[in-house]
Amino acid sequence: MKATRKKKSNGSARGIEFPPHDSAGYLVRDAHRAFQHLLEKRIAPYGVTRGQWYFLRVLWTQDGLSQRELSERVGMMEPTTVIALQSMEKAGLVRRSRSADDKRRAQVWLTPKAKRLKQRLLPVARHITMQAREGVTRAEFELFRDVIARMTTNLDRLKR
Amino acid sequence: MKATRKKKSNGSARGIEFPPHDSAGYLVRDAHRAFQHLLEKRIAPYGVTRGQWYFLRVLWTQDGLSQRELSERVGMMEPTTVIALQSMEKAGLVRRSRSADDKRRAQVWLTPKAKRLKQRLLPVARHITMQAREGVTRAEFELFRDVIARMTTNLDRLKR
DNA sequence: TCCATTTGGATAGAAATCTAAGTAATATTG
DNA sequence: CAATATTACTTAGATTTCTATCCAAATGGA
Repeated sequence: MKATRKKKSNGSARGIEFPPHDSAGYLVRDAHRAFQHLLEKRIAPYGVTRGQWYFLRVLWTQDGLSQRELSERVGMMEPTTVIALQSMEKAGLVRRSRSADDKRRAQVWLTPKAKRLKQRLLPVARHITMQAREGVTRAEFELFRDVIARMTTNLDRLKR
Repeated sequence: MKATRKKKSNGSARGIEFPPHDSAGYLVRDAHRAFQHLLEKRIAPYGVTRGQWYFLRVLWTQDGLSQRELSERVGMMEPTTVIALQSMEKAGLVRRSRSADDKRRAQVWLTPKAKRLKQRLLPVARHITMQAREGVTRAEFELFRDVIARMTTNLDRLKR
C-alpha cells in the first residue's frame, strides 16, 4: 500500500534525505524541551515561571545588577529582560531602583522572599540534573559536556 | 570593591550553589539557542520561519498527513500545529482538505512550491549540522548522541 | 435508534522570545 | 559649550509555544 511515487518525490538528487535522528539539532531540541517542561512543572508550585527562573539564578549569585548586565549574563535580549523583570516585580521577587550616579541605569534587587526561594529551588534544579544523568557515567557526561560546548561555540562563531 | 556581604547572601546552607556550567540543562539550552538562531537566519531568505520548518521536514517525508498525525510526529501540541499550518497556508506552502471519509479530519498537502524547497533547504540543515560538528570526531559525536538521547528519555519518563 | 463518549480541530489566553524603533540620560568632541 | 554619538531602558509588534476549553463529527452501547 501507498506505493505512489516514492523515488521521485523524495528528492530528485541523491543524498537529499536527512533523518532527524542524524541531526544534532533535533537531539538538542528534544532534550531542551524535556528539560524545560520538567523544570516548569517543578517550579510552578513555588509560583515561579521558567522565564523568571534564569534571572533568579543569576541574581542569587549577584544581586543589584543592572538590566543590561542581567541580559548579558542570562543570555537574553533586553526586551525579554524587561518583560521578565516586570513579571518578577509584580510577583514580589525583585524591586528596581534607579542608580543615583546614572539615572538611566536600573538596578535590580531581590526581595527577601526571592532570597528565601533559593534554598527551595536550587535543589530542584540539581535534582533534575541528577535525574537526567541517571545511568550516565561521569566520564560520559564529561565528554558530552565537552562536545556540546564545542558545538555551541562553533555555531556561535557563525552568528555574527 | 563590592565586598558587601558575600558569605551570607550566597545561601545559608552548604552545597547551595549550582553553577550553570555544571548544569546539563544550561548546556542544552545554550546549544539549542545556537542551533535555532542559525537555522532561522539561514532559512529566512527562503521565506520560511522556524515554526514552519519542522512541519516541512515531516511533510517532505510523508505528505497528506492529518493535523493530529503531524502534531505527533513534529512533537508539538495541536494548537501549535493549527497556528503553524495557518501561516503555512498563507505562505502558499500547504493546502488543507477535509477527508471525505471523516469530515473532521483535515489532510495537509504540500504545494509544488514547498516540494521544490526541499532541495534548497535540506542542504541548509545538513550544512548547519556539519558546521556544528567541526572538530568533533565521529566517535565523540556518537557518544554525545547516545548520552543526550538517554538523558531525554530519563526526563520524558518523569513527565507523565 | 438515541444518547454518551471519543476523536479531530479550533479558539482563547498566557508566556517567552525576538527585531526594530523609540526616549531619556550621559559622554564625546569640534 | 553645543551638537552629536552612545548608552540604558522601554515600547510595539511578531512568532512560537503552551494549557484549558470548546465545537462538530463519528462511534458504540443500551
